[in-house]
Amino acid sequence: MNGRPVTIQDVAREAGVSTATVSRTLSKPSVVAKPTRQAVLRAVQKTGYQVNHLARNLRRQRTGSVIALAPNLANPFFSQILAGMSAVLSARNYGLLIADTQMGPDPDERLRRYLASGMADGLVLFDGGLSPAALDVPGRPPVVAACEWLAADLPSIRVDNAHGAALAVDHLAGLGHRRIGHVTGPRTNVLARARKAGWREAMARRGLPAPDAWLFEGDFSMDSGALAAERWAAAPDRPTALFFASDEMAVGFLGALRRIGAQAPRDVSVVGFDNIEVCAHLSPALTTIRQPRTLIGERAAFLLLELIAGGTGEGIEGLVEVELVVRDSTAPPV
Amino acid sequence: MNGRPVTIQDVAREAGVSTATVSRTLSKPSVVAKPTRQAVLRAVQKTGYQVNHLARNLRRQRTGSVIALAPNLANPFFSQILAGMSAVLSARNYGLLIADTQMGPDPDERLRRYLASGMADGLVLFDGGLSPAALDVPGRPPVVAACEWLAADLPSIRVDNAHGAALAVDHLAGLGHRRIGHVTGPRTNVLARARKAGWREAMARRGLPAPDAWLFEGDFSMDSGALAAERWAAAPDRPTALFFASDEMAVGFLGALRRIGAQAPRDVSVVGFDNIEVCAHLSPALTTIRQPRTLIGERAAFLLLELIAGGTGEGIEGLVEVELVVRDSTAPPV
DNA sequence: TTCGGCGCTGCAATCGTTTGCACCGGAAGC
DNA sequence: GCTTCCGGTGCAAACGATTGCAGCGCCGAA
Repeated sequence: MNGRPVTIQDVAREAGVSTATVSRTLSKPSVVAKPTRQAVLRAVQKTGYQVNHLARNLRRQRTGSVIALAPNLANPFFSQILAGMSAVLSARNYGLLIADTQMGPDPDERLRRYLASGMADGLVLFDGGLSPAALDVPGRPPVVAACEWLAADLPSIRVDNAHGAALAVDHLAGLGHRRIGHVTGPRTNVLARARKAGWREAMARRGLPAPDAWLFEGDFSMDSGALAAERWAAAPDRPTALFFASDEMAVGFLGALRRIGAQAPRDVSVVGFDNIEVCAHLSPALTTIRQPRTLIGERAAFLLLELIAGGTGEGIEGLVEVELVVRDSTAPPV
Repeated sequence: MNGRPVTIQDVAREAGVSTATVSRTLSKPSVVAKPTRQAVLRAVQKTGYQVNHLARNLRRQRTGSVIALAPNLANPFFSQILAGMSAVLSARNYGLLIADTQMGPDPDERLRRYLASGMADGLVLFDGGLSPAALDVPGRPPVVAACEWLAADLPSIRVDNAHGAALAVDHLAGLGHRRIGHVTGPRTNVLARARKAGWREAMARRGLPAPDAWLFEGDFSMDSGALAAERWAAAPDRPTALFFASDEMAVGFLGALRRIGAQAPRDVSVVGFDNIEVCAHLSPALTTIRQPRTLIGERAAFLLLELIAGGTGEGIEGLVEVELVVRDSTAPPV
């Protein structure tokens, strides 16, 4: 009825007890006597009391929320990860704040500001392009890196990129390909680097050459994949198969390929990375390395909560497995 | 050096003034004398003081963040909208909390809880499937509906769905199609309904029949689009063109189409809705109705901030325009 | 009867800011 | 010289919860 929000005082008055008792009834019901507890609960019902999170958190010296810092929120790749995080966090009454690193002029500075601001109890970092120096903030909250990260000592949820690359190369080699190229992600990105290194390694392990001429530079985007198609078509000694550092690039590649009259897997076999939803619906459907994105989000959330609670995070497996999903974009070379 | 975070008291002591003066220096610099101001700023620098948002917000009786409530965070459609919101909000020092309506058992109840919890100063609602009754919370914060919404009196950012449908139909009819079908979104979704109604209306305006036989039910997902392909192929008297309530369904349709040996636009013209990124990279590239998603996010954020500030939101245009993007998936019927 | 212990409850300090109000000194007006 | 402002500052009360500590009543044991 009243415009003023109902406080713990109102409940206390209604129930005829002190605010302390109300507070305890709500947080540690076991310590308050049953009749009192019931009276308080009735008063809570009657008044429609909702705790004021700000006041509670101020007192408890925590914020009750965590930040997810992604390089580009518009990138659909993250939405599923965020969904996984959100599920875990909201079940534990934590809020999920999201922010974009790449908006202002200085991403590193933004990260530093978020860490220092005390706006959250912890932070999950998805941007593999930031400088580790930005983490050097005096009383900073726990940070989980949800991507391979230069600073190895940071608790992290990592995808086994090298293994993914090996799966791709082995699959293609198993089909009989010997000239397997790679389309890279952005040069500064740690994930992109790991996948490239994985490709190199897997090729070497198989005794296959991996010359720079079979390397096409991309930036994870569809457009860069389309560009790679033109460059691939124009190459003198072109690979019969390509491993892409991201599905999006592979998608762009496939589209551009068709437009120039070529076709996968007839003219070139294609393996992506991520298993984004569209893969299965393309034609040819895209063979790819599946990254369990929901799981990544969940793990990252668990790990962060563990760290916030003062744990070491030892109990949580940091490496998530990837797997090969074979579809129609790969076939033996003609 | 010290583990304890530095408070406004520390700054005051360092600068030799009262906390009140420090606070004023930081929020309303004009009211404090220049020398004092400088001394305070120097102390802030020296101590590395950061305001405690919790304390500030508790005192100011606001939370400094807003919630975006989406039906399914894993849906990439929202990520770009969120990016738009995030840009506007973070520029104004507001935080963006995100939450999923469809996770627990009772979505309406979740909405009600968020509204009552006082966790945010406002809320943007993206879920067209919730019940308006869930908004009936005593002292609830401002809510902006970022989708057409049953309760017409809610401030909202709307896309002109009917107009979008008309653009699609007119484009197809202009190419010479007379049998134009529609693949719908989920039956309970307001957006889906509006698009369907728009299709009906546009067909009627052109004097074209729009029998239920040309209507294929979907749920916005790629899978449902693929399913529509089978049903379309099996239909006795099938449309020569299809207007889809979402791009994702159109993508699924195109993939499945190829798999059954048919092809767009030769066998059927296809128009999607949304203009998701992949459209341009498919082959055939997908003709679609563009929804300016970043703009939607920005508008929603502006409107909400306006409402939070006590304004009426009159100044902000609630209807965002859509436009036809012609690509290769549409052509005259054979 | 006294006393220790225990289960429950209340008092009051505390979290870190903001802000209404009072105060103070100096300049200006009479 | 006495009031009247007025710019600038500090005091202290909020904001709404949590929680250490103390007190109270009651029960059982000595």
